[in-house]
Amino acid sequence: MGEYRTLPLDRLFVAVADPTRRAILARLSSSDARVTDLAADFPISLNSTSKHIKMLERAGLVRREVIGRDHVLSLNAAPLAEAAAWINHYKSFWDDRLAALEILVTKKRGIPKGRKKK
Amino acid sequence: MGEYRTLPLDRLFVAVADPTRRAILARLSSSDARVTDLAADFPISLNSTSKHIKMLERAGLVRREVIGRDHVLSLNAAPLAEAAAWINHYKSFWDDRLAALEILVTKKRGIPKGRKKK
DNA sequence: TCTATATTCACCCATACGGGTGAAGATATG
DNA sequence: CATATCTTCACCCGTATGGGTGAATATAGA
Repeated sequence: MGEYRTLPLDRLFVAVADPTRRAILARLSSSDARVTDLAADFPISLNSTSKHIKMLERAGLVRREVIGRDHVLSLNAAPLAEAAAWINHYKSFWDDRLAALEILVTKKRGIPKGRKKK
Repeated sequence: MGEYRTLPLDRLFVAVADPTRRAILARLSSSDARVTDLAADFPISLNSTSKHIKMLERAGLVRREVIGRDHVLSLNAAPLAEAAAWINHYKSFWDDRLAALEILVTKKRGIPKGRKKK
C-alpha cells in the first residue's frame, strides 16, 4: 500500500534522477529559455520536453513566466538546498577525516563499526 | 527512445527518491541490520524490503555481507559524495549571500527577478 | 537427517515514466 | 479576419516501480 504520501524531497530527487532533466537544469543555469528552445537543444520532441518541465516545476526547480505565447523558463535552485541538507546528514559517513574520527569513537566503545549483535 | 544509458547518478537519485529507502538508509546509519530486521521496522513485506535493498545496492549505497543464512547490510554513503558535488554546482544559485547580490544587480536594472528579455 | 528460519525467485497487479503522434488553444502577425 | 507559430492536452505504447503472494533454496540447529 502507498502508505507514504509524496514528499517534497521525493519530487525533488525524482526530478533530478533523469539525465535529460539535469541537462535542462544545466541549460537554464546559463540563461532562461522557452520550451521550444530546450526542445531544440535536446533530441526529444516538444511534448516530451513539456513533460520534463512539468516535473521540474512540480519539484520547484523551474519557474515559468508566460509572456504572450512564449513560456519563459528560469532556474530556481532553492529546493536543492533541502537535498543538500539531507545528503549533508550522511557526510560524516564518507568524509575521510570524519570517518577517521568516527572510528576513534567507536573503537573507544569496543564496537568494530556499527555492527550490532541482534 | 532511450538514448541515454543509465548513469551512476541516475541510479543514485532514483534510489534516494523513495521515502522508504531513505528511511532504510537512516536505519543503517545507526547500525547494520539484516533484511528481516529492516522488514520488521517498516510496514512492508520481506519481499518488498528485499527489492528496496536491491535498488540501494544498485546505487552502491548499501553493502551486503552474507554470514550463514543472514545477509547483513551496511551503509556505504560514499556514492552520496557525487550527488553532493552535483548539487554543489548549483549552490551559488540559492546561497543567501549570492542571492542577495543577485537581487541587487537585478534591482539596478529595474527587473523584478530573473526576468530576461529575449 | 529432519525441521525451522532466512532469503530469494517467479509471478501477479496497479501505477507512473518516457517517448511518440495528432488535435486543440493561445497568441502574434500580415 | 486569416494564418502561422507556440504550447498544451488527450491518447497510445513499452518499460520500470512498488506492492503483494506462494514456492524454492540455503543455512542453522536439534
